[in-house]
Amino acid sequence: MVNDIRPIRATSGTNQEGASAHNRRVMIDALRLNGPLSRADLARATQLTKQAVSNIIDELERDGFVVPLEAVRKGRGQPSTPYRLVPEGAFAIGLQIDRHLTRAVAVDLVGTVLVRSEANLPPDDPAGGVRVILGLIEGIRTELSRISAQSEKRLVGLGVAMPGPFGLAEFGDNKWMMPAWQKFPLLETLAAGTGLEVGLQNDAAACATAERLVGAAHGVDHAVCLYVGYGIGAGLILNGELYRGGNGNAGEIGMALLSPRGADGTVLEHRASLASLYQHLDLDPSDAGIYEHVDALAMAGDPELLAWVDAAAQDLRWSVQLIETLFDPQTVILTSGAPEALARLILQAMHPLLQSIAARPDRTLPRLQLGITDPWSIALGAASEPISRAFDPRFSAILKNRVGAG
Amino acid sequence: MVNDIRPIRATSGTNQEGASAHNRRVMIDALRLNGPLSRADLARATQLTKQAVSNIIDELERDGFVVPLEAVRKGRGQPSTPYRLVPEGAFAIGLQIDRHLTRAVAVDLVGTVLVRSEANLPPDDPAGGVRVILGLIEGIRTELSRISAQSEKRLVGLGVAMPGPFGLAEFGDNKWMMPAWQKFPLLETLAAGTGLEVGLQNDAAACATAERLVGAAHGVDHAVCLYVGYGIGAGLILNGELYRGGNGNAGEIGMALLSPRGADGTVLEHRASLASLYQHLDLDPSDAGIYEHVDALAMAGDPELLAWVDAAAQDLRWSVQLIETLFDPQTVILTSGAPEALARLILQAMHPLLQSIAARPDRTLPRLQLGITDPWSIALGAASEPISRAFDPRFSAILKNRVGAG
DNA sequence: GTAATAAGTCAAGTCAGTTGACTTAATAAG
DNA sequence: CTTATTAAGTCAACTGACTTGACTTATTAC
Repeated sequence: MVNDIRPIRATSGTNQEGASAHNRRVMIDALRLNGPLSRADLARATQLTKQAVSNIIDELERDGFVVPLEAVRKGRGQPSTPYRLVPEGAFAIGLQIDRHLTRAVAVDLVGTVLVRSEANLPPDDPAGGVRVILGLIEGIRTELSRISAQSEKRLVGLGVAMPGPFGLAEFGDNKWMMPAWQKFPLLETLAAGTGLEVGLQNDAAACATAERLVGAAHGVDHAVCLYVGYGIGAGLILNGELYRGGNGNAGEIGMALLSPRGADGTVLEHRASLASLYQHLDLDPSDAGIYEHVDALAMAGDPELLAWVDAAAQDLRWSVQLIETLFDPQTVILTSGAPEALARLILQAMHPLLQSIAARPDRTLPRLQLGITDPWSIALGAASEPISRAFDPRFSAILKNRVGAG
Repeated sequence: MVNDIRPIRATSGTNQEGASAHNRRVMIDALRLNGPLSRADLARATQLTKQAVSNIIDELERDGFVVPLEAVRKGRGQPSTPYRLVPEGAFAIGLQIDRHLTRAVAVDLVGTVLVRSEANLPPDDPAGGVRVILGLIEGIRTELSRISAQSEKRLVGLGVAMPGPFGLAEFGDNKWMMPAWQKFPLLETLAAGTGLEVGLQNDAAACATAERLVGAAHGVDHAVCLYVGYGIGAGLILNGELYRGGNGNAGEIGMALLSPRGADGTVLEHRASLASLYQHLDLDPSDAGIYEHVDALAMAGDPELLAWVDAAAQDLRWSVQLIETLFDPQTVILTSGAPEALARLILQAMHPLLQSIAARPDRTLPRLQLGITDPWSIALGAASEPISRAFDPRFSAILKNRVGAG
């Protein structure tokens, strides 16, 4: 008789609590974006009443997220008391899992990296790898608690970044992916092992998250981060939030076919990733000194390397045009796992950019700019994810089903 | 002394009113998505309390958006009283502006087209065109008020769809765009002339909006609508909302370069749009009978047409792979300004699809499906936009700056 | 010195969702 | 047939977060 076990689908409702949570996020976001602001400033900016802001700020101060600065006189009227974010208000740990090594960092509320450490990973052995990782995280937490006594209490989560895409049926033997790791119940194991909420992003998404928190996408609501690493991906900031797609695999531009007619199936990643550079230069990617080696070649202007740069830049220029055409971002940010010298060569070689709808008369941001070039940027992005999840204003944070705010 | 005229940027805050507005939208959305539901059902689905839902439903009934149905007995316990949406609860007008003609429709709350009418547009004469359009809308409103006495009071807005992209510096003489119209202050003129709130979308976005309200994307939160018309575009449903990009031009896939190395600048639109078909068949696009003519050719299996279909399908297959790779949607919907027979031929010719990250073991929706094939679908999509803006749950509807909820 | 201006507080008010007990109406079980 | 169980829905008091409008405080401009 009870034959309607069809699940009813609906957006979650909300209540005062949801509104209040949102308003707290809005305050923190405004302070992050504009620097110290007075209660009156915040009231104007957020369209709330002075009184509402006052109550929220009181509460945030009590909770240790903001502190008042010296009152400033700026004309007629009572001087205002600006508030600023307290970096020690929250911490997060970020974890980068790569093919041969893993890096972990701890960041604070404003995205400053406080602790970093790395370790080698046993190849194709997730179980052993997780032991290494848990040790790494344990060490990070110990050091962190030396920096701030409150750190454990204020740890909002663990962000993980690793190469995507995730959850596919295997097709071909795709060396870009890490098959053994894809099958391992990584998030559950890490959550159990650390007691923290765990989030997952691919490398490019992590870069975008980092750029959004502390980099070129800070305060930019529509930005795409083109990540050139061992693989190639695009991290999408759409409407001020990282976009993940239906299955968390949005932005896998490295797998874009270079041409409809070139039926050979050549994709961007085959031609413009660091993997292709290593192949071109006949280098071993698992070699520990490869970063410095490539750095030296780039600084020296090695002709073989420059030849690859020129060829890759052609494809990357195309991919920027594609990104602009499909996403219409305010800016495209080039990030890379490569040494800064090489990244700059690539950026240079990509100019002039191809004509696209991004060539508007009213531009304020550059069409293409260099993002964070630091081998730790992915780990930073991983750590930025829990911070963003906990403190950035977002639709899902207002709703009642406050679970796993994907 | 007052040198800080730097604008403070912040997300808007919210209050009970915002929460309440959201909850009303959530109720309407749930009824739209699931069909009639009881208050208890709604409470479970939205995570609100029975009492809260009861109050909201009372109010919605008083306002004429929902009505109770017969109580139904479904097991032990008091029978439940399902509520359903009242189609006459709201109306919207949609306007399609094309190169040679304009179409206007009126729809109701559930997306049913009630009135339709079309007219020719004087070429390259926006001022004259607007007079035609205002006459058309006037006629629609008169007919609409004959259908429902409340129609004027319940008219939530005017949606406009026209070929994009919008707001560019001119580059080249792009015949796909409508230069004279781009410069004309269309929205302002229409707003003044009709007294309605006016929204703008490009053709592909309109198709996506229609698919979301009443088509294949109904209830799907991540879908991309590939629109093959005189031009080619992609309408993006991301996180359940139409995505517009930084400048309202996201999804202009017709301008995607087919290859990085093919430096000739060939873009998708040159090869797979109806414009290219007309060129291939040596037809005049401004010919009034062209739709029926092409329909007949498609039905008859004309070899010239089939040759174009095969060639175009190759590029379109590539574009689907591209869309899947970059957006990771749950499904791709093929829509077209073309006759259904032709659309089906194209769909057929696009199979088998190219390998992509969309080939997942856990798929529930088809990778590619046919959407609404009806020459009026763009006008329907245009009309769907105000309905969606007024009634769909969305972040911007919760915030306090309830102005021009882009 | 007084007026003007702006930051910020006080205290009461309001509104929408919450809580928990209660009523109503049906089926299942003995 | 009676009673227990289950579920929908209402009643009425409660709560919490933002709003309102008057007020205080501190500074500059005239």
